[in-house]
Amino acid sequence: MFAPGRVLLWAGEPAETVFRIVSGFVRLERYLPDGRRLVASFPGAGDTIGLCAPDVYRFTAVALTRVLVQRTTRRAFFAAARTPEARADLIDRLAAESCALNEELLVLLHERAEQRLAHFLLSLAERAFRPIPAEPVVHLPMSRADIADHLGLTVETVCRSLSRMRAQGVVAVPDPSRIVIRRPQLLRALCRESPGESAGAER
Amino acid sequence: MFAPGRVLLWAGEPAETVFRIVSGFVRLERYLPDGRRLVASFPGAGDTIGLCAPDVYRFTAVALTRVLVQRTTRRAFFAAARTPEARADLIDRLAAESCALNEELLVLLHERAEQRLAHFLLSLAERAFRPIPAEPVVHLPMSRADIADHLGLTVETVCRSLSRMRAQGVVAVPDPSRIVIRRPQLLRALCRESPGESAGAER
DNA sequence: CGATGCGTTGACATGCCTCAACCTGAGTGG
DNA sequence: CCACTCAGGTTGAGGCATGTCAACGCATCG
Repeated sequence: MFAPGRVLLWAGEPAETVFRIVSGFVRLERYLPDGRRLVASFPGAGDTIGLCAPDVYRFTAVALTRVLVQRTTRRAFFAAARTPEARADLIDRLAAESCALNEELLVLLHERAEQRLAHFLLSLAERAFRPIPAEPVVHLPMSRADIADHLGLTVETVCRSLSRMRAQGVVAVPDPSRIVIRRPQLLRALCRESPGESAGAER
Repeated sequence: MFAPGRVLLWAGEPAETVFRIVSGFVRLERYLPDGRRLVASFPGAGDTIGLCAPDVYRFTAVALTRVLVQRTTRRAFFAAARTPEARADLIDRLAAESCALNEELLVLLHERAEQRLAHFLLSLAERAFRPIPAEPVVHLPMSRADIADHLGLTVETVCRSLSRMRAQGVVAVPDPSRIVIRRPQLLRALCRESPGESAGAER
């Protein structure tokens, strides 16, 4: 059990323990020598952290909310896959996970601010709801700064992009940590938009 | 054996075969619905492609040079890891590989054009030489457009950034497909630079 | 010789970053 | 209860970097 703001594990420490998040949200981050912060991802309930590191943890894990975890030693985690099927399944899951992360980063790299944010909101919504309802209310456990450092933007740009979406009627922001996606289709359209074109009417 | 420009495998095809590159360079790419192209990576000799896809290939693989490959079925590839040690080793290699890719993308996402290019050139140099000599001559098997689509930039920006580096004496460009890194230390410094500051003198 | 593809450079527009100010809500102490 | 502080969020003004559009050089190929 970790309170908001507490550190689950530090980047650079020997990676002996694997954490499985039971409930709550976590922020994976690392600082560059010049002081900039990279936020890798925001794992939540069901996600496993501390895996992708053969020797030491790559990122510091900070609790965003109250977080409940299950701990396993790294060795025990892999030993659990005894049968060939379980092994193949484990490998497949690992591969799929890293694949998804690569996809996400690769797409983000080529997108503009508003598209990055749209992409981010959709991925949050898809994690919380499946399928996505008509007007999903997405809870944002992370600050604007966290989002900015995750998307490679500044806080101001994140705010402005959000405001623009609000002005277009795509989302509503009842309070800073909650976002209502009022037009999921339009949000999806924002993701697909080329850098050149501006938003056309939809629906 | 594939000639330059030939396709080794298509994104979307069932991923039955795993390719190990014996010699040459390959470009992994995919097109977005709007026509933009994402270039995921440029695997070379020793790299394995077609792995990260449980069901279908994620990226089309195009030969940049003459390419020699070894083919294995996906099943045979995983069956090769019989002993627990071999299995752990395989998992570790997969994890390390995807980790490195994530790192790269994550860093690129937060960097400006010139830093991205510096990063890219260094990674190419480190692949070719180990350790890096005083003035390494890096061969670029890919076009400027390939680099641009890999780094999330435009061809013009790649050219301009290169020209600026040339003007600063960091690199020399005897011909478009060859780059001499004349000041590796300065190139490294460029990578570490914060977006705000400009290049100070070094050495 | 012209056609073509790639690389490079220039002029201009625009998106994002920087710096600054202001607002709000939560916490704190009077 | 209010005044105050503080952190986070939002908005505005201005500058810089990058995208866009265009032109040109150069090599290759027919």
